[in-house]
Amino acid sequence: MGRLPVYQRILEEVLRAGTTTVSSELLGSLARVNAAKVRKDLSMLGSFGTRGAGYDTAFLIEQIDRELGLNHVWPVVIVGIGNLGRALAHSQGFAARGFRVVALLDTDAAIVGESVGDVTVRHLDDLEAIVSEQPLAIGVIATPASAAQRVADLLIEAGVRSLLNFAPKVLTVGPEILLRYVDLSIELQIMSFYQSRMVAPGGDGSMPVIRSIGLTSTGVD
Amino acid sequence: MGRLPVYQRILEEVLRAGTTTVSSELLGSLARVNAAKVRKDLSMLGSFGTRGAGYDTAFLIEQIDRELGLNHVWPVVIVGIGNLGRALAHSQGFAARGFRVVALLDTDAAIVGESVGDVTVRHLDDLEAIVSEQPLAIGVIATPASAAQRVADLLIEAGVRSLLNFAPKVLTVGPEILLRYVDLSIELQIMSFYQSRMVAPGGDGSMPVIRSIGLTSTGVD
DNA sequence: CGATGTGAAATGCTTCACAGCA
DNA sequence: TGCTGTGAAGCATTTCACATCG
Repeated sequence: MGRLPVYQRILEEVLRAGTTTVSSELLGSLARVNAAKVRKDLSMLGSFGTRGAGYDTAFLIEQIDRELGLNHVWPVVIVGIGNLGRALAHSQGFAARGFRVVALLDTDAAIVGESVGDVTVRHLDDLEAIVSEQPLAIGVIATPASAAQRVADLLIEAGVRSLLNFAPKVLTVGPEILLRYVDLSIELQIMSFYQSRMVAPGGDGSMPVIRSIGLTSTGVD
Repeated sequence: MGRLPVYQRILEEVLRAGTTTVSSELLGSLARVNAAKVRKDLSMLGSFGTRGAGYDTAFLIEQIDRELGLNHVWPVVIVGIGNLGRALAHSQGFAARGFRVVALLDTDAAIVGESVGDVTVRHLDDLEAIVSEQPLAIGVIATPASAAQRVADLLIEAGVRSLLNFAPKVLTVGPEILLRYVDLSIELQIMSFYQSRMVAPGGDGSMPVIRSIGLTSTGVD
């Protein structure tokens, strides 16, 4: 369920603001979804809301963590330490959750050896050696498009099962690999699509309400 | 339809490789979706496939461009010129499509005045002046979480209707604003979710096939 | 009373299967 | 013959509405 991480982010902010109880109404309005949908989503993890009151914020966060598999720690490798790779490496989104960046790789001699955060950039050729010490679960591809496919192949060969691709390149991988794209150009096109829909004459002058939010994922067969 | 930009990216790569005709089968396998789904999607733009042959690659690209509103040129502003903002500004994804980065904003005196690409970074306070010369359609927020809400408010006040938020912060905006999140932490959590699903015992030892791909969007009311 | 949890209805999306055309 | 275009069937998701409980 692609909405759970969104709820979780909201709950954390709500909790930090000192609100220890949330209603499906509030959570829904922050996530821009229907309150009934929130309840249905949450009911799949069990039923620990309190009728008349709502959900206990902290407890709900724990439950979602568990459902998302965030009680594991996932070792992450980032390949391509340009501006984007650096931004990703610095992102506290990694550390804050159960993701540990255990390797940064590049092929540029000017970059290899540099320290980003508390990890030293190593050469892509060291991948095999790195994997032999420590398995890698998730590979983040932040290289130029031209290198992306080769990097993907190398990562898969090294045992990585999940790829997050930031390069503007369509990748070909086996069906057993979990692959997601984060593509700025595609994001902008989606916005463009909705915006042109909004501007387009709909008959009356009323503006449709956009409830798009977040990044949804597709299913598992 | 959130899959159109994905098809379009694939078609461009296919065309560059010299293939002037694609079947729904091929397009589907590259996009990791069912061929029937491809045909249904494309049939919504009209019917210009050739039975027995497939679709003309170049023509299809044009049609999708039109559907996505890419015959317009969308003026884009990026706020927050750190590593991420720079990466976004340099991304050829902008220039290649109908998106023109017309302004880069920051509040750091050490950054304001710097040139990134062929655009000079200006101070966030200049926003009003910039808008008076030229309207802005899409705002990209690449600031730290702490600044994101304020920036969003300022952009909306300046007439921006669509926001693409890279900051790890839940934003509160009016219902008339199109808002999308690109959140690394959320992306990783989604991968984590699917991966733990794959690893989790499903009864037999067989691995489910993951066909997740791309960034889908949600609907318009 | 107020808000959850959940059948049931409504809606939307995906897949099938095949007629129809180049 | 090969592949598109599309009803119709099959699923999944969303929403409604309300019984239920703290």
